[in-house]
Amino acid sequence: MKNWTDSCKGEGFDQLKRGAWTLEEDNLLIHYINCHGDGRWNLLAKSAGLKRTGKSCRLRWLNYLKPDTKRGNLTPQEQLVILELHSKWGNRWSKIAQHLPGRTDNEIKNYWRTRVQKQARHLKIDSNSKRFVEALHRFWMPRLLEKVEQTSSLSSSSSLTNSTDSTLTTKTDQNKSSTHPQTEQTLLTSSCPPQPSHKECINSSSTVFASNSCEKMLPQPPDQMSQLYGDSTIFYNSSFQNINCYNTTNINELDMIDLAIGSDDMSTLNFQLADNDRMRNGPNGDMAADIYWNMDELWKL
DNA sequence: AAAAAGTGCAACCGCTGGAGG
DNA sequence: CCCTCCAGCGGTTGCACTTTT
Repeated sequence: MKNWTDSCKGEGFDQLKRGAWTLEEDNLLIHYINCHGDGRWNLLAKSAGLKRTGKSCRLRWLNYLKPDTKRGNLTPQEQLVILELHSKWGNRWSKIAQHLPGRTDNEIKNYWRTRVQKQARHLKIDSNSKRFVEALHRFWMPRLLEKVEQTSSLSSSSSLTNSTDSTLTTKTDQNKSSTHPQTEQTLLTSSCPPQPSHKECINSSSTVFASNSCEKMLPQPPDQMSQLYGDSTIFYNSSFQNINCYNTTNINELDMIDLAIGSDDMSTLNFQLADNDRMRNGPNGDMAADIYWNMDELWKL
C-alpha cells in the first residue's frame, strides 16, 4: 500500500516546505478554509498555494489554527479528566481529546509525556503501571480537586473560562503559545460555522457525561461542586474514586463507560505513608512531602 | 557572562483502516 | 478482491526557550 508520504512524492511535491509555519502560510490556510472549508487536504494544499503536504496543513489547522482551539496550560479540571480517561483508555489521545473541548490530541499527548511521565520518573514508577495509576488517584487527583475548588472560589465573580485562560498561563506560555497570536485574534473569528456544544459533567457518584443535556438527566446534589467550563459544565464530587462516563451524544443510546478505579488495592502501592493528610503534614512524612512537592512542580499554574 | 543541560511543544513520520473505483 | 487515495492516530524528533552550573 502506498502511504501518505509516498503519495506526496509525486509531481509538485518535490519542493515541499517543512518546519515551522510562517505568518503568510497561516493566513493562506485560514483564508482558504474560511472560503472553501476543510477536508481533501492534499487538494487544499495545492489549491491554497501552500508548498506543504496536505497532512501538514491538516495538522496545522487542527492543532493550531482552528477556531476554539485553546492555548495555554491545562486547567486542573482538564488535568483531572485526562488522568481519569487515560487510566481507562491508555494512550488513546484523540479519544481523550473528544472529552476536552478545544484541546487537541497532540496537546494532551504532550501533557502526558512532559508532565505525567516526568512525575513517574521522579517516583521511579512505570507510568503505565497500576501502581502509578493508583498513585495518581491517591495523591495527585485529590490535589487537583483542591485546585479546582480554589479556582472556583477565586473566580466566583468571573467566568472560569476567562480566568483560567488568563491567570493560569505563564509568561513562557504566552510567549510560546502562538507564533502569531495577533493573527489568530483577527482572523479566526470570521465565517466559521459554530462548533457543536459539548458538555461534560462528573456527578455526585463521579460520573463523566458528554451530552447536550446532562443537567436534565441528573439532579444536582447540594454538596456537589459545579463549574462552568467554556461550553461545558463539569460537576465534581470530592471523592473521585469511581467515575462513570456517559457519552450521550445520542441520549437514546446511552453509552456508559465504567471508569471505576480500583481503590481497594492500595496495598500494592509501596508508599511509606498511608494517606493524604499525613502526607501534607510534612514533618511526619518526608518522602511523601517530596512527592507532594514534585507534584506541585508539575502543576505550576 | 557563557556554556551546558533541561523543558515544552509544534511539527513530522510511519502506520492503519475506510472509501471508492 | 485489489489498488489508490485520504484521514486520522500514536510515536518521535527538532528546536526555541529557560534554567542551572
